[in-house]
Amino acid sequence: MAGDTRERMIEATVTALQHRGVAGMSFTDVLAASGAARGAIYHHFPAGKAQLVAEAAERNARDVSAHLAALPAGSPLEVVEAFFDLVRPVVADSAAGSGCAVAAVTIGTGSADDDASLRRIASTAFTAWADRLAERLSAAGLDPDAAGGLAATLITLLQGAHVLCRAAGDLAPFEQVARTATSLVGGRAEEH
Amino acid sequence: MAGDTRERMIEATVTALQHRGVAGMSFTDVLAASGAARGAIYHHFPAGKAQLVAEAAERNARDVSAHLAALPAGSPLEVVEAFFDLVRPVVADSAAGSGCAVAAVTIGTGSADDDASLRRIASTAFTAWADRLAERLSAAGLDPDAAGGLAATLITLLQGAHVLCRAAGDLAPFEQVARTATSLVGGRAEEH
DNA sequence: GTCTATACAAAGATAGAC
DNA sequence: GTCTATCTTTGTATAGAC
Repeated sequence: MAGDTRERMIEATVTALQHRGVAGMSFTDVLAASGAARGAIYHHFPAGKAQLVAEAAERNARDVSAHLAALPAGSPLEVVEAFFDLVRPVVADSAAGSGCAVAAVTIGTGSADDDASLRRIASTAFTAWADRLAERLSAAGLDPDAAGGLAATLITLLQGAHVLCRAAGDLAPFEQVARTATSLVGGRAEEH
Repeated sequence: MAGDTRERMIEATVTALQHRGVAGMSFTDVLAASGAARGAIYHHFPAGKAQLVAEAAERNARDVSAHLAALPAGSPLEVVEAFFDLVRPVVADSAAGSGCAVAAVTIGTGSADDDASLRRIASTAFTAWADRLAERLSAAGLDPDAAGGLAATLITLLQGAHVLCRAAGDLAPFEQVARTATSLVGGRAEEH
């Protein structure tokens, strides 16, 4: 289990980012959660916190992307419903105090260089997620523009739901939005 | 200009929250921006950072609420379009590095007590904003359930757009979502 | 009520033994 | 490659003069 230390540190960093954000996360947390020693940080991540956070964000972005790739085929409405079902557990974590690690690195450390790099990672991730969704919606028969717009809207709703549900402490905001969104895509705004 | 120091400190804290979040914000920033002295913090805010941040979040929440109250009357579609026009400049600030101060306090400091208090403030604010919007949509003829669902969805989209636009560094994600949302509310999902 | 000075804790970053 | 120990900086919090 030689090379596992690095992996464990990245995983611990993802968790720390989700709970406390970049500025609120400390090496102490990561070290305690990963069981690594203090000096291990600069051994595995010579550029320090910026590098560790960047790799953690990229890791989390890829994991989410993989989940989105598992969305089943079907009609546009079915894809939308499957999307909400897929992300519900993640938003539930947000309601319990965990959040989106990629959104977290959007705030950054205060260093201009590091922040620009982190925002770029986050932006790339969001685009990749939306692209995955757009593929499914295109396959479901939507024209490319509509698929892209709807996919971007769903990702935006997901990020907003993280924020609202974390504040509320429960899934209620997410459920209300999911109902409204599926209803709108289904073509009836007033129905319940 | 005796009592103005407190006000300036709160304003400076709102700005600091928007740029760095709770954990990333320091008294040094607030002091420099407000021109206050170090001891002034615990003179005006005996409970320290938690109290200062809480008051800043409440202040920002009320300001936004006041802006939402200025939304003009009209059809549901017109209200939605007016909403996007109203928040566009705010999201543009997000794209430039500033964000939503209320969303920022959602992450918190790490202290369990303070975090619960801050999340409660944020949740109350989001609900208040959605209620304002829902009033306008009800006045526009939507039934209460549909108005509430659409209002919550628009606030969620707003928060998501803050995150996506901050990452992207421009307004493109917001504009795409605004187009899709107005199109969906207008009843045509595929049109451009 | 406002300011200066400082105590105390925690953060990130390094050096060097093993 | 892994660990211990420590340096430096920065942040919150407080005491007390004016």
